[in-house]
Amino acid sequence: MSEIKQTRRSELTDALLSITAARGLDQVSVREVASVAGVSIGTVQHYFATKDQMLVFAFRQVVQRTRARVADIEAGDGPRRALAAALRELLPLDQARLAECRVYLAFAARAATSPALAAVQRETLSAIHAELEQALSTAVTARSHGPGIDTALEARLLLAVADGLMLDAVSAPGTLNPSDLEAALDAYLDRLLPEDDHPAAAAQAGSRSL
Amino acid sequence: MSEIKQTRRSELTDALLSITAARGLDQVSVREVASVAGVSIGTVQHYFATKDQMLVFAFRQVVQRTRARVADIEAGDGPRRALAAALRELLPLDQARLAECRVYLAFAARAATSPALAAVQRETLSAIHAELEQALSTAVTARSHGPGIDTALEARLLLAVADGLMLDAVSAPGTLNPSDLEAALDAYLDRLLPEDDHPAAAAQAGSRSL
Amino acid sequence: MSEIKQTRRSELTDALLSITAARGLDQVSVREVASVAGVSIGTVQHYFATKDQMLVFAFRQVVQRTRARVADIEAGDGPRRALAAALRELLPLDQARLAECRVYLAFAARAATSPALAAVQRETLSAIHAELEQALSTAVTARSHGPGIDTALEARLLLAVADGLMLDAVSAPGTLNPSDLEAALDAYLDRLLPEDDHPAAAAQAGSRSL
Amino acid sequence: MSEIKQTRRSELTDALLSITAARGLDQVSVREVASVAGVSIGTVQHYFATKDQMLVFAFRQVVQRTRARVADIEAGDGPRRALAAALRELLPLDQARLAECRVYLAFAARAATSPALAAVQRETLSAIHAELEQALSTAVTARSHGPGIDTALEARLLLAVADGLMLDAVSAPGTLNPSDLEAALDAYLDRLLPEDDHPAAAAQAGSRSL
DNA sequence: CATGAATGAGCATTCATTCAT
DNA sequence: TATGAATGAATGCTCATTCAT
Repeated sequence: MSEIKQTRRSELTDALLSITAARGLDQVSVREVASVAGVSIGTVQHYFATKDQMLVFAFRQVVQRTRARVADIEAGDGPRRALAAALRELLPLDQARLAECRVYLAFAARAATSPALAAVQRETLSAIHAELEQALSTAVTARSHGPGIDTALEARLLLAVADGLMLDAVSAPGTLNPSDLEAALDAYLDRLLPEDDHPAAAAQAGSRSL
Repeated sequence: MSEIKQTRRSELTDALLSITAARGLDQVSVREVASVAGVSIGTVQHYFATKDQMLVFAFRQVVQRTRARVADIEAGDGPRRALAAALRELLPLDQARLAECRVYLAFAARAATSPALAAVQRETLSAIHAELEQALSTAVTARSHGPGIDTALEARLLLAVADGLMLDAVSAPGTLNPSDLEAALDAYLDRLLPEDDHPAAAAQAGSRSL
Repeated sequence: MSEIKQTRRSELTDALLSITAARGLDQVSVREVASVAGVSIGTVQHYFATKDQMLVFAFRQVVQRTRARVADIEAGDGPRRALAAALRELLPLDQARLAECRVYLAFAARAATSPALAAVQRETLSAIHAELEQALSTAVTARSHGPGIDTALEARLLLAVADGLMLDAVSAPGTLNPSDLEAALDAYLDRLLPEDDHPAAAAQAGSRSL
Repeated sequence: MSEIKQTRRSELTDALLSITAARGLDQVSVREVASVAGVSIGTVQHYFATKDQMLVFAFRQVVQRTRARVADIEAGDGPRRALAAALRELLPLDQARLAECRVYLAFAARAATSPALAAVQRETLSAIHAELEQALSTAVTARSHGPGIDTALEARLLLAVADGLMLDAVSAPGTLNPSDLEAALDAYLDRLLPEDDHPAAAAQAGSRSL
């Protein structure tokens, strides 16, 4: 596949994602993608044989973009902060991430009845789960006190908290603002991984098993 | 509005929900609802002037059914168990609840770009949040030891955990089975509200602030 | 047929005519007539078995109203003035007559492809033609000078002038105002039936055969 | 716009006009136009984005065809005969012109409640009025005797006579045959512009001011 | 006399897709 | 590589009409 072909595909995907973020996945049509991208319908179908292929490609792309940002997070401030930073990338804390979350939610919901999208979603969740588990493992061993945790289960809960906060915030716009989301996420992490340099958290954390 | 009219509406809504659970909200058309319900297109539109009205009605109905089951939970076994039972109603732990969750997720995702559905979703989340907050408050005071918790924030997290587990389970079918979900939920609740008669949990809970 | 039935029919017809005047005959539906008249659809169909019957009844009614106004014209000022007054009732010289003309034109146009309405239109034109012929005959013999005219042909032309001015004014709104229409009608009548007390017309008329 | 596209559009327009002439504008649907033209529904909508656009295009086309025939009239026989020939093109004197008149009347009536069609009708009437005024001016100066006439007003009346005869003939089929229409038109023109080589008319015309 | 449930055909329009160029 | 012609199924919705009450 040539580079130019990949470029064109990305342009088309951008159009698709902007429609999805603004008006929902239902409003995505080949016509509309072509119109927003400024090309003909035929051109869209030259790069994506079917609409389904285009959707799958776009889903992968949006997930990949988010994960690329997560991968860029510096671990310098410690595992606890790195984990928090990573999870914040999954929440609609600003306009850009809100758009991304709207797109992600739309695709995830459709995955419930689309085998092709479900496959992508399985890959995605599995990869994120593995990364969270690894991060948790690092964070716990860094502390080296108390009993170990069930990292698989805790990774699952961590992902659920992030996804759940995202779902509630995106599906009921106006009810959860960014600071609510950050506060909830921080409270959860504080309980799970008390930060030593966080006075209040440290005081509570002293008596905990984690 | 006559009773018979409400009955017919419920029948149509049942058809709509079964289509949504099986094939997704995208596959819901007036025609298809009519066909599944065994009536003519005209009849559907006699009861719901527009498709949007029908969707809003159906969304309310599915939410109401779930909440009715939650309301029926007996508080006899204590607040901790009642809370767990309530949250289990929100998870896809069997075929019936899986269908319901698929429907709920489809509507919640569409609420992101549908003002009418968003209004229902706001009402729903707000009501559930209030009930969780009340349940938490009851559970915490029942124990009467340790400092209080931020019930609003904890209710938000509790709902996020349930919604997030549901989202991950429904959007990536096959990756989370019912026992995984129950285990995750129990682990979360054990940490939040250690159950005195749960040996392992009690042991851990002894050293916690909650 | 009871009187109350006739009353109800007239109310429904009024609703139909107001819709036709405002939005055109295409926008007339049983639903809309019922809605404007403030009754149920079933009620409309109780008084008019089919939509076609309702249309025919309404067409007769609008024609009859116009002709009733024509019949009320006093002949006291002489045949020339009576004729002018009669023809003015056929032109859209004010809002009320404009509405009537819009309705009449809509029905007349539909008569081209509706046998039932065509029958009404034939009756109507035939009756008006006969009245115009009679009026012309009276006017001409009142003058008792010069050769006779072909009253049938002149009545046909007179009706054509009125109908044509109406058609042009109604179909191209804004191009012909009431004074344009009156001026055209007067000019035509002046040439056909010079009025003795109209100085300019009388001067011209002196050399004419009519 | 390519030539082939214009050709296709004309074919579709022909279908639309034949339906209108035969069964009325109400019976024109995209489906029916496609069926009569022998193409798919999608093809019709490929050439006309909306039904309204198709109607406006068709209205312009039917008017243009009539005016093209008028423009082809040879002025060799003198202005009086040219004017008569032009006006005869506006009357339903044979099957072809009857069809055209039925279409024209349908569109003109709909123009009363359709801004888009009203705009076309205003253009049309304005153009025809200007041509009639020019023709009258030529005819009158050719005679060079008697006082001038109000050409604007006379053009308006001339158009009204033609349109009125057309309306009466088309809306009440069977009441006015071609010879009636020609007789009425000739009588009107004879009075307005007596023809020198028309013995009877000349005799009458001798005492007239025009 | 009046209502409204129920029907099924019909509407304009949008759509994904195929194909020739 | 890109276009646009052509298709025909599907959409939400409006409609006139029938019928039971």
